[in-house]
Amino acid sequence: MARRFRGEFHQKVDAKGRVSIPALFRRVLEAEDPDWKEGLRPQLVIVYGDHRRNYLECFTINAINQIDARIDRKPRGSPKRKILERLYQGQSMTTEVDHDGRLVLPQRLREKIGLGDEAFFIASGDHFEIWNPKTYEEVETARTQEFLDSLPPDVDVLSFLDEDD
Amino acid sequence: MARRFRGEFHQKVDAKGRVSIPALFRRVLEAEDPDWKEGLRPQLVIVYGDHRRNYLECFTINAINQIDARIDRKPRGSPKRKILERLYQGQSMTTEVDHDGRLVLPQRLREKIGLGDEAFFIASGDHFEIWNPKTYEEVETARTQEFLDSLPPDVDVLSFLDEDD
DNA sequence: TTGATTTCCATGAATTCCCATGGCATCCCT
DNA sequence: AGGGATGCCATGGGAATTCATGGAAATCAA
Repeated sequence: MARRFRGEFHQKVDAKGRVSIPALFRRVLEAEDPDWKEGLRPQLVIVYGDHRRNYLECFTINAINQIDARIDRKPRGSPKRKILERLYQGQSMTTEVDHDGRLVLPQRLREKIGLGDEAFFIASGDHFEIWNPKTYEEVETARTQEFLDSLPPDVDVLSFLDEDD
Repeated sequence: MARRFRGEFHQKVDAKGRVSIPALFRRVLEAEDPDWKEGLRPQLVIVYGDHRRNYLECFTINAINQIDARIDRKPRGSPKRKILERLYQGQSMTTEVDHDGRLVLPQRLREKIGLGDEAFFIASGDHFEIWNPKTYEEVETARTQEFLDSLPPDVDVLSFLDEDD
C-alpha cells in the first residue's frame, strides 16, 4: 500500500503566502511522486473545490493520477463526470514543494479559506487538508463531537471496521 | 500519462482580442506540442463548434491528434463521422501562443461566445475552456449547483468514482 | 489609405530564488 | 555525563525573475 499521511500540525503563514509543509508530509509527497528524485521538488495537487468548501485538499501525484484515471473511465459528458471534472480538474492546481520545504498558497486560495498567519494541517489517508485553525476548531470539531455524542457512550469506533456500510 | 490542464483563471481581454494564457496552461501547451522547443511558440487548436456552443474548447496538439486519429477510424461517410469532422475539424482553428504568452481571439469568435473585456479559463483534463465569466456563472454554476443540491448534503462527490453510471 | 493584425517595448505586481537565522534533536568523542 | 559538532527544520528578508497587461510602432491586406 502507498505511504500515507499521518498527524496534525500548526504552521506559520508569511506575508507571501509561504507555509512550511510538515517534514513527515514531505516524505510522503516525495515517495508518492513517480518523477521525484533526491534533490528534486516533489509535486502535489491542491483541490480547492467550489465555494462551499472552506479548506484545501492536497493530493500526492500518485493519488491524483488515480482519481484522474477513474474520472476518465466515466462516460464523457455524463453529469457525474462533469461534476468531477469541474471540482477535481477545474477547481484545483498543480504545484510543488519549494527548495526550503514550503508551499506557496496564492492569495486567492488564502482568501477562499480565510487563511491568516497560521495554518492547520491534518492528515487524511492519501491526502492532507489545510484549514484556518479557527474554522477547523469550530466546524470540524463540532461535527466530530456531535457524531460521537450521538453514539451510545461505550462504543469503540474501531468496531466500525467490522461493519459493511 | 500526458500532462493535464488544471485550475481556473480570470484574464483580461484587450481591444485587439488579446488574452494572456495562464502560465500554467502555457507549460502544458508546450509540453504537449511535439514540435515545440524552448523559445518557440506552442501551437494549439481552438474548437468553437456550432452555433449552440457558447464557449471555446482549446486542445493541445497531442490531444487533437488523438481525436483526429479516432475520427479517422470511424466508417467514412457515416453520419456520426460527418458530425465529428464538421465540429472538430471544420469548426475549429489552429493557432499559436504569441511571444508574450497571449492568444489572439478573432472578433468573430469573441462575438460567438459573447466575450467582453474579461475571459474565464477553466481546465478540463486534456483541454481547457474559455467562457464569458457571466455566462459561465449563469449556465454552468447553476447546473452544477442544482445537481449538488439535489444530493444528500453530506455526499462526497468522489464516491461517484465507485459507481457504474 | 485605412483598418486590422502582428511585433516590439514598458511597467507594476506577484512570484520565485537564494541566503540567513535560531531552535531542537542527534551523534560522537573523550 | 559533558559538550561540541552536525544536521534538519521552521521561519524570515531581499534580490531577481516572471507574469499579466497596456500601448506604440511596424507590417499587412484590400
